[in-house]
Amino acid sequence: MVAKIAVSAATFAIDKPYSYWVPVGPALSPGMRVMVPFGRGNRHCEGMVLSLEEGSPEGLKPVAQVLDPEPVLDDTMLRLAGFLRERYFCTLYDAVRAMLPAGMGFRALERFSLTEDLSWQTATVRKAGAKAVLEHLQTLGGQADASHLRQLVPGEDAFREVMSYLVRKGWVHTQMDLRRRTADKAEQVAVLCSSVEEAMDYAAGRPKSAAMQRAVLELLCQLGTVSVKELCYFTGASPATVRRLRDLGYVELTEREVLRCHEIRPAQVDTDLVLNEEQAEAFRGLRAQMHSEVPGTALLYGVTGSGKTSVYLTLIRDCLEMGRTAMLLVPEIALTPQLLGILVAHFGDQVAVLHSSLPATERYDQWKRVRSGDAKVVVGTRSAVFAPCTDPGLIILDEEQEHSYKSENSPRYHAREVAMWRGLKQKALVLLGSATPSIETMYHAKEGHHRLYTLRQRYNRRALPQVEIVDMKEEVKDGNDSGFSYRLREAIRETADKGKQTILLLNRRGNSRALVCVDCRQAPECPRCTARLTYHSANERLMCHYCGFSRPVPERCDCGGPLKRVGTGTQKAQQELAELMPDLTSIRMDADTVSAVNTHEKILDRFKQEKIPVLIGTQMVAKGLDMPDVTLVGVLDGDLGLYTGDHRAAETTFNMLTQVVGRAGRGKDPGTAVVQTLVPEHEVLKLAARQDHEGFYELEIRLRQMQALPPFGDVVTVTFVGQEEPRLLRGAAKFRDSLIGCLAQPPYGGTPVTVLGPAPCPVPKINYNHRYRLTLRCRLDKPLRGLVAHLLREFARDGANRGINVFADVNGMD
DNA sequence: AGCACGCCGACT
DNA sequence: GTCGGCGTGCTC
Repeated sequence: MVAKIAVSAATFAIDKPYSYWVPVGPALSPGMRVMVPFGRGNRHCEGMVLSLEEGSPEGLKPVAQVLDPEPVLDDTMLRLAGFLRERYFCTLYDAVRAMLPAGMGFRALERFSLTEDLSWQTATVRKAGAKAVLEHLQTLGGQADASHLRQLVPGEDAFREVMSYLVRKGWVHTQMDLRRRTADKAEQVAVLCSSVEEAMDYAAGRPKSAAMQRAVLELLCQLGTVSVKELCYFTGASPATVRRLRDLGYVELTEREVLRCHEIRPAQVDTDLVLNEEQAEAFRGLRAQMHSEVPGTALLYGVTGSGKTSVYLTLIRDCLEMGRTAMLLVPEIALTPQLLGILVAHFGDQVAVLHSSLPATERYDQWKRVRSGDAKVVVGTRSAVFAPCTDPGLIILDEEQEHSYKSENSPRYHAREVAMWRGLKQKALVLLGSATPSIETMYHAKEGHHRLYTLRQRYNRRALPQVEIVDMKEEVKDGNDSGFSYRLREAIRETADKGKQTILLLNRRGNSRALVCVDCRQAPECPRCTARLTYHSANERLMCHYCGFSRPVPERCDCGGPLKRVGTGTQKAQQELAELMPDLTSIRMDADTVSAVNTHEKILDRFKQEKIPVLIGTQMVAKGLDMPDVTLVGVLDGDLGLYTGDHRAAETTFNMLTQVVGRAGRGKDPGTAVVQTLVPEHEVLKLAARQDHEGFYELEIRLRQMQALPPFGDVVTVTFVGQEEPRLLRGAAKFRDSLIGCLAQPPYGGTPVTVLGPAPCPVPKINYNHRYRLTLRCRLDKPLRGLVAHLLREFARDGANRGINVFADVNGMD
């Protein structure tokens, strides 16, 4: 038998199904993972059996080991891997990895043992460190794990070199052991295992160069038990330093699961669903569609509070009654605790939750429950679109416009596209739900590609809030240089006087604090990246978000000037508010105040329970629980986000504004929103103020059509990453030229494609690696995808591009 | 990406 | 002889 196998060690340039000979013995079928030798060195790597056929073993290497007793992927999922590869320029194994729960992988453990050839004892061993390894091996009884020998030869490369030297010499034998990577998401916890005195003695006796070891030990002496992550965070040490201390016997490392699987409490809800006329009509249409031969895709377009969830629930129930399974995808599990409760109330233990913050073992268990058919309803984030449901009849994407449905690393898939692929192949209805559908989805609905169902009625018929736009340019002219317009101050005051609450939004992503030099106005930058370091008060360090670099807060700037802390926008706004209205208390929610302990939910809960008059925050305040006492929403900088250069900027800003504005007046009292801006004449702001989705759509779709942007075309970025900037640029330019060259010839001649760049990426350097990219605007049809894939392969094969990494992203988010 | 192979200069 | 460094080419 010959097996076609997707191999994990294959890069994109050489990725294809490889043939291996299957020795008689263990039963093997497609969908099982195996270990296979690969490359000149026959290093063992993981593989996925794609198919089996008759054939001669001539010239083929044998499959070394079968890893799964039964297939972990069925035929459909294997075909899906092929689709992902073709569509998103990833390797087959990248696709396989995305489809299996993390923690299901295997880890190769290397063991070394002495051979019978003991000639090294008398011969001169020329390699530095090699003799020490041999002697250590002998004291350990002739064999040891790689981890036990590693400390003898510092540096991973040097260690590899010594070991391969010893193997070449025939003195040492190597053997691979496989271990299941179960608790890989578990947290490592360090415990001091010597006495405090001993440890401090050791630390005191160490040279200055071991300052990190000292810092680690000191912290451990104080706290006794600390997670390795925290230990590194607070001291700036690397995990290697902690491991070194373990090897020296001062510290013991144990594993602890990060999160216990929190039981989902069933919500106290009436499980008898009563739909209103609109909902019932949508349900009838969707149900008919779901039962049809080719269910296709539908859009459930319903304003906030119109009861989309009730429609989902009745549909899921109907789907289960057909004997099929259902999937419900949400943008972020953390934001939907109430939804989980409702689902469990309705479907009990038929519900499985799949998302990345579950501990690996738990995730694997949930995955198995889905695969075995015990769990018939899957709820989860992006990756749950790969849930091993046997016969899905319904795939729901709630808030389908959310960016979190697009993966940022390989495979760079969009859950909506994968859902639609599955829907087509597995005859499942794909239901996109949203109060603010993406322009693409709305277009397809209008064109009749998706069936459209609209829910217009707001629950309890609450009116939409009144929105006022305030021109901040005028305010400045009137001598108001604060971030709060007169109108907004007045509104906050009125709201507080009535005993109601206000939400203030700074339209930014989680921004954090920095240090700025008073003299040169420069902020300390990361030495490895083009990025400012952010200030963390918890450990008094400056840290880089991109590469994890950290350093203690310096006394002075490089220019000698004193450094001043610059608060976050939200912090500044809070201070300003306190000065303007000293009697009002406020609570802040941003990247700085939200943590694992002080969750987003907890802050909102406090705001609600303690009736704090004002909540100030970044985008995260726009989502979450209903706040019946909030009657005022103020947007401090409504125009920010409009000029980012991303083709979705207008859409994102519009959605953000309508969403946050909609948070005012969820209770009995009518709501008001005040949007401050420097560009009051901007059409997008005016439309958002009127909550005019139709109008915004009409405006935006015309722009998209003129520029051939989605849904009329695709934006493909090809990113080049490497250390040497000139070579990188040359490589990128060459890629562009061959692309343009190919496009001029048949079969592409005449296809309208715009190629922009190479230009630096938004973050031009990460971890000493420069980043440039080409941007293609085109209709990425099959031949063009083939061309891009071909050029990517050619690029990687060209020796001139050694050390340069390249990847393509289709309709990515930045 | 690995990894071996081949070639060359240097050191013992 | 042997080792290290580096460029080149292949991966069932």
